[in-house]
Amino acid sequence: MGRANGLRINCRTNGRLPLARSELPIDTVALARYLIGKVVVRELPEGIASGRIVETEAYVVGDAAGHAYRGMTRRNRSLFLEPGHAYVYLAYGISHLLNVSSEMPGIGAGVLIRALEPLEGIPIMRLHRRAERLRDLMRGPGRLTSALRIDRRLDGTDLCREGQLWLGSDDHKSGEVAQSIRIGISRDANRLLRFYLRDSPFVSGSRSLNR
DNA sequence: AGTGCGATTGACT
DNA sequence: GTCAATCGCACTA
Repeated sequence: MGRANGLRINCRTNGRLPLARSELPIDTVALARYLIGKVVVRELPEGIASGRIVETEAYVVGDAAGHAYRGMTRRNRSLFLEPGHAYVYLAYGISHLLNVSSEMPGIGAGVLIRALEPLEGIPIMRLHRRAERLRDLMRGPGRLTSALRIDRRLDGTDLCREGQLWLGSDDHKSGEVAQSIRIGISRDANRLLRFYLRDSPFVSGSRSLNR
């Protein structure tokens, strides 16, 4: 900790503070929109790595595409925690996907983090993602967890507290938030539950989808 | 105990 | 544009 302008500053995390749970929207769609521009912070032995959220998807209550649709199971129980907890699962046996739980405790719903704009610790991300173009480093839900080394061990993490993985406040002002249908699902496929920064080069999805 | 299937990615035509 | 990799887990019996 250091001191500047009479305020206590957390040097370790560039003065960024965790989101307060009380400020998180409980509603899943509101949370998906709210999280655009916020920062995912990963604390690793090598140092801090972080990225600004530029794309999310809402998996709402009663959503046939949501993992909580058929009730609580061993895998999806983190979705039923109070807002601001991590739900991490393995997709296609290949990619870990990071979600933020939403809704009141006992209600299963959440927000998928689909893309991040790299901020701090880019060399740390490249340790596992080779000499990839900056633009592609965390463009996609499986890529960002790979870059930040997020896996099932972080399932259930409280993201509103500093630790191995947490959510920090906005890095700077965000641009226009647009919405579209969600990517890669078949059920409830026509709902506009994907949110993204329209002008960000760090979002996934095709040109036509992002227009 | 066996089966089928992804909220994806990277390699390749 | 197409397609296979790969595995934890939910579901059925």
